[in-house]
Amino acid sequence: MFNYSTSEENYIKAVFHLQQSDGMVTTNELASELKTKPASVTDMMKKLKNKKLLHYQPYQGFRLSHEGNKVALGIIRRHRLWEYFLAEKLKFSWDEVHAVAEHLEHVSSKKLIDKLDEFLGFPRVDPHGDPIPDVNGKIETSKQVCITALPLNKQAVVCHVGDQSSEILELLKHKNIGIGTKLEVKKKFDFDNSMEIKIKQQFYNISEQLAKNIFVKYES
Amino acid sequence: MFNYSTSEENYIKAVFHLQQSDGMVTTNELASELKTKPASVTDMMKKLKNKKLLHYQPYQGFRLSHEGNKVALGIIRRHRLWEYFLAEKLKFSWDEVHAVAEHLEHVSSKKLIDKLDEFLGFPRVDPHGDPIPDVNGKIETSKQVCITALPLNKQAVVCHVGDQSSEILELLKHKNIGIGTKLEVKKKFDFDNSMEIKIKQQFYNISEQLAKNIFVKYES
DNA sequence: AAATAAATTTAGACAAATCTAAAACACAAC
DNA sequence: GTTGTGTTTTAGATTTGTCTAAATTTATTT
Ligand SMILES: [Mn+2]
Ligand SMILES: [Mn+2]
Ligand SMILES: [Mn+2]
Ligand SMILES: [Mn+2]
Repeated sequence: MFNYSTSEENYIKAVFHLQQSDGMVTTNELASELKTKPASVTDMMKKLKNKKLLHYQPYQGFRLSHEGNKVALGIIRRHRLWEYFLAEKLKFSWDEVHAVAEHLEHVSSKKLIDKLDEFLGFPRVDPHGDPIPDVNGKIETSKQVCITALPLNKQAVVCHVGDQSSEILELLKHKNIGIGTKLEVKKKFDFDNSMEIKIKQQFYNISEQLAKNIFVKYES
Repeated sequence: MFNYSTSEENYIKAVFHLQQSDGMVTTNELASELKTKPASVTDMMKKLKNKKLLHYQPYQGFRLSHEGNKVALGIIRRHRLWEYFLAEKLKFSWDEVHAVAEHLEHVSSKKLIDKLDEFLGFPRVDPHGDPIPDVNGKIETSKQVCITALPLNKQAVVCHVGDQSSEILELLKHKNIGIGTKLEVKKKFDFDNSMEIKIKQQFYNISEQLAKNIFVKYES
């Protein structure tokens, strides 16, 4: 309905992501997420409260209003569609898409995004396996599970990766793991919580840190 | 080499376009082009002069420096590649591409643009027939001529349209004229400077105002 | 050459977004 | 229940880009 500045959009999106886990978001959390200072956060929160995008009482933390959530989902839709475009069409690698999408997401032409969506064939997930909101802001919440919680010898498909750095990408590439990879956990070691997994008759060892970042769905 | 703000980029691009015809650009010209006030122009010109992007002595008008020209060509490259993308891939119509490209052009990732260029197959002209600068900022200057200056019965190909409004697009569509259309001028009328042209055995009447906006190359 | 008009620049103000330093507040520990 | 610590907000300053109104310079008339 309305148009928000790049800065406002970045704050809105960050609140959205932080409140997924926390419920209520604090000033310091948001400041560190956005690499800015708490004072700047307070200023912006006042502004967004005035625009009725979030609920906020001084010292009480904040969360997005219904309207704020809708706006956030619009931004996330743009972000993830561009990520998909960059990876799929321009052959960007997995860890490069985020930074560029961070800018493209602020070009807010409804028609641009809906046509892009169509051009891409209405993709459901971005290159990191995160779901892409549809035209109406509806987001697909598939129940995914971390491989640390996966029972032994159960076939599953990688659908999401938590960390999105180039470091984790390097490691995943080396082990032939990507979104869509079929795997099963063969063994878990209590000593260091590492595990052995099987991919196409090959066995790989996975550290605890890595395992925590790999999420799967069961074969359907 | 450096990064410029959206505002700086809009000024740089506008100076580039205005100096094509005029050579030297004046404060008022630029203000009206950018729908801003002369005082704002003066402020920005001082800043761009400091950054060595243009030559400017108070009251004397301005023109881009060598460096400024390079920057301008980079922006125009981005603008026109996005216009091509929007028209070709997302099926935007001719008159819709400019407004969106006006925003996309400011997302300045070298890699993004070069990959986009490759993805599009290194197009040479945008949907309005304007040439797209290559990676090095080199621009193709094909000698085009307005159909008002075209000799009778000479086959030529439409390569550029001056005005880029939806109004002219409506008219051109109605007369089956687009970039690449082959035509020849059959008759010119001195009374109102209108003319009759032939396209694929069909005859169309063209007003003076329209003719002034249609540019062609000779068949090669 | 002086007067007038037009273009351009300066001066001063304002909104957006940020920061630092100081004040106010919440809450846990004593 | 007072004290202390960390969190949050306020106060005041800064940067960027814009504007209006006044002053200045250039150009055009008489
Ligand atoms: Mn962003
Ligand atoms: Mn993503
Ligand atoms: Mn622009
Ligand atoms: Mn164009």
